[in-house]
Amino acid sequence: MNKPSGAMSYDELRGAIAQKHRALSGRLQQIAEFVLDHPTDVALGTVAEVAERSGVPPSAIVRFAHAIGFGGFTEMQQVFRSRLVAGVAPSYKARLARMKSEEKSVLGRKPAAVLSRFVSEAQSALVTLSQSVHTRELDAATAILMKARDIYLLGLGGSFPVATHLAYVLRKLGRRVVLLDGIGGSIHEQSHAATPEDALVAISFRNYYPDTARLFPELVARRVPAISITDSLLSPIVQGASVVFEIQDMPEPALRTLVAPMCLVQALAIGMDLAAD
Amino acid sequence: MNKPSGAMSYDELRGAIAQKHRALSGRLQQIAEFVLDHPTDVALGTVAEVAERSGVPPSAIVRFAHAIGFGGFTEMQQVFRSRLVAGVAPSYKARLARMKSEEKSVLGRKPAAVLSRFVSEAQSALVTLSQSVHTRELDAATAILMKARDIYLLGLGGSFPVATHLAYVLRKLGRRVVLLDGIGGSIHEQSHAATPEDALVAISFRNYYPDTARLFPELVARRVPAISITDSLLSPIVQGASVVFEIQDMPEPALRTLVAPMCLVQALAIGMDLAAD
DNA sequence: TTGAGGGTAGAATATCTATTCCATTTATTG
DNA sequence: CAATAAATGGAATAGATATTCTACCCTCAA
Repeated sequence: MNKPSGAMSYDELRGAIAQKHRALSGRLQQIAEFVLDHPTDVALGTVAEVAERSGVPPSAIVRFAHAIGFGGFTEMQQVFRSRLVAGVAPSYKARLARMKSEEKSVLGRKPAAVLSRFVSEAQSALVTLSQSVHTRELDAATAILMKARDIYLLGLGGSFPVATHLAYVLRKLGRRVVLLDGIGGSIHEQSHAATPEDALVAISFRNYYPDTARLFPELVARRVPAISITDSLLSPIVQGASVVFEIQDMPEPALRTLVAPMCLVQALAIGMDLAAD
Repeated sequence: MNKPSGAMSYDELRGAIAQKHRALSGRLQQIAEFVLDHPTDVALGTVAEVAERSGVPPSAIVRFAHAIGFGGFTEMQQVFRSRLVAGVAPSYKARLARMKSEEKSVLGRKPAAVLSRFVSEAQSALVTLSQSVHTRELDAATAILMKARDIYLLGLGGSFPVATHLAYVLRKLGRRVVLLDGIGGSIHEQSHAATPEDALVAISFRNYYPDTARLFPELVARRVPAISITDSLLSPIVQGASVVFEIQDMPEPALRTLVAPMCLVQALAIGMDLAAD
């Protein structure tokens, strides 16, 4: 056995199989071909299933795994599964790099390293954003904002910067905006004038700010159309919302850059303005 | 009870879980949250593994699958696996739609095009940031913040979101922060207590907000150490500053995403906290 | 306090899993 | 052709799996 390495990438495995292909015996070659053609089946199936689909007995599958250099089918399957995980997580490389830099705690503590850490975090957040937001939601949100007379903004705690930014842009565009900041007393009173002719944009991430969780249902109950920007479908501002933008993989507050929601709200505002012409 | 068919998409399942979340009991809610946050773990893990990672007994996992409407864990797992398969083999339709929106991004008025425009704008802003900020400035700024008793934040108008975000993070880290927002009257009075033992972080971009331009020189004259974040060495908050971060190529307000300054201030705050240990 | 109902956790279980083993077949070599 | 080695397929097995079952524990109401 040449390389029975424990940690092997899928691409490396493909290379290894291709290289050993000629040296394998008939049955094992047949399995090699099937395996390269149906990697997903290997990743998710059992030995019996793979055996049946490739037309060989189960024991041959195990022998094949041994021939490639693995301890057994299960071990080989891990490599095929890693391919699936990598495919669904675009920030996989970035995360790996980040974990590496975390290990180097000496370098990781220098301000310059911290900055580049946040930059790469933000980069992957943007990639995730553009992949997870769909046209349907954008169109629906734009329509709501266009029809609205006044636009109410609800974003407290860590989300407050996003709300203030959206307020700034909307006001620049000439829209009437009510920023619910709770200054000077009850935040309820600030929102008392909201009607179904208006619209609400709510922004909230874990841990969800209590006042946000309390106020949102009230406004929804008064039939104010609501656009929610949050990190989970279980957040308190999802139930009753007309449109929900779910921004996944928001890290814990200390590492949260707000880059993704900032981009999103600005795109909403500008997109609405362009569509209005 | 609703009846999720055998052929259920992952998105539909997410919706179903979110909908039933409220009606579930404590343990089951806990599982719902874990499952939505770690879909890959559910797709590839065994009942025992999922149970351990989510901190519940295995039987609870099975009860959860039943509660959602599946015959058992295995059945539910199929849906999570379909997500992995879909991720690795994107449908031609989705690819086509994405390429179309990318083509039109220059002229595009559709909300989706606007979003991708802002995302790419933000991406390049981040690249520029990491290239233009140097270690020397970061170290100097970190030293100032560490020594400071109180930290005054000055960012008005379009820069206000950056200031509020920095205020939030610094307060989370236990630092004393004064956010100069001008609420309730003169912004001068809010800053009156600042001394050379404190520090000032000023953020301002074109067009420079008048109050910022007026207040900054006053504080500098009182020997308050100042860190400036701006877009030009000709801006009114450069003269007298101890450290200047120049973020170039900031587009006009309508296209300004604030992504770069948001990342920078957060890296400053966290970098200071890490260096303090 | 007492009683009832749903919720829960952990042990018990029947099923399925990957793997090994060995008799048989197939290929290779002198 | 004979002799030997390699490869194969299927049965046997030990271990892990999802699921079920039951005693216990809360919560709440009378």
